[in-house]
Amino acid sequence: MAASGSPTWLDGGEATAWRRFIAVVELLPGILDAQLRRDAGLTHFDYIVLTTLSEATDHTLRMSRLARETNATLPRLSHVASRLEKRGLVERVASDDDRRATDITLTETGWAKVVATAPGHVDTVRANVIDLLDPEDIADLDRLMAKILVRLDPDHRMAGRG
Amino acid sequence: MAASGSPTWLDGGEATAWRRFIAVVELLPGILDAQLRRDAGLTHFDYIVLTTLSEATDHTLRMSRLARETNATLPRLSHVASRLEKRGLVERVASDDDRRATDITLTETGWAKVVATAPGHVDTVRANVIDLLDPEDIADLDRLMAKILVRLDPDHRMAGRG
DNA sequence: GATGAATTGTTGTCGCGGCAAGCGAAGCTA
DNA sequence: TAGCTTCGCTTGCCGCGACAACAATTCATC
Repeated sequence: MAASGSPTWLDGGEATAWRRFIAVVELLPGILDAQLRRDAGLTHFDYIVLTTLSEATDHTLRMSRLARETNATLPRLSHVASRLEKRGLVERVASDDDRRATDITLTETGWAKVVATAPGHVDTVRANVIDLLDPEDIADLDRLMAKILVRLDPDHRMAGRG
Repeated sequence: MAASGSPTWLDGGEATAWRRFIAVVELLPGILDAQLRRDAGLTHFDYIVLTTLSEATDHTLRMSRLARETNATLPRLSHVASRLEKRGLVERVASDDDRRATDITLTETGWAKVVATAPGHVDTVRANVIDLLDPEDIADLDRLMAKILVRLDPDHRMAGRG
């Protein structure tokens, strides 16, 4: 490291932008977690898992695929799945075609949970981010995050649809 | 909630931008933590604490003030300070003018740690964010994050300098 | 097909952060 | 100065996530 063509420190404009960016990155997860935990007893990651399943065909995905799409390690997803399964929100069954694999499915209860939880979450997202930005800002945000994801997520694991 | 003037869900452009934004918000902290932990045995938050102290006069701040500037709760900062103190990177002394208060100071060792750690961290920041964006992008990023921080950090606690 | 390597998940341990409770100091009221 | 409240910080407990070790299956190569 420390041998790139770029200067070793950030200039004024870069430093300010970085500080603000980091502040948002540190603060936002807490906001999302707090609302979901308070209103639904879910982590933000729990919510992402449930909604990702809700968008899959048959409300089912292979564990490894779900891990990739939610940007989680397999151990993390396994732990989360255990908790959600205990609460009856998902079910896991060994796959037929590959007996190493496990398919995880959203239960009816889990689907109802998603439906009940989504509006409040969306309100939080709007109140803290989306509604603070005008359409041009949204386009800029999309463009910037896409550029950064080229590095952070080179395989487009989180591409999903859209 | 659920009674704002905005629609209850996100339209296509908003949804895509939000997904990408959330992906970055989830992935970036791990990148920063991993590099700092590997190369310096520090959390990103540890690093923020140390650098914030390094920019303060006399390398000293009151705990409550440091907590505000680093966006931490007091318990969190207290835990972190204990660990850093055990490693000899900071010192805590009871304040004179208010004997409830504690002043935390960067030691010589701590200062050396910051100096040794900063270049690698900056390289990581550049490689994963800054150098992927052109000057206009940086300006856009700054503008967008400032807008969001109006909500997330209304008191401008993290304003610092700049 | 037999053996070694790679893939898929689970489990165990540990560290960090949130929250609530606690403690001492300072301020406030009379 | 007595008593109550507020402030500043610390501590303890618990949950989540990372990492490593492990078990089970499948694939690859010969």
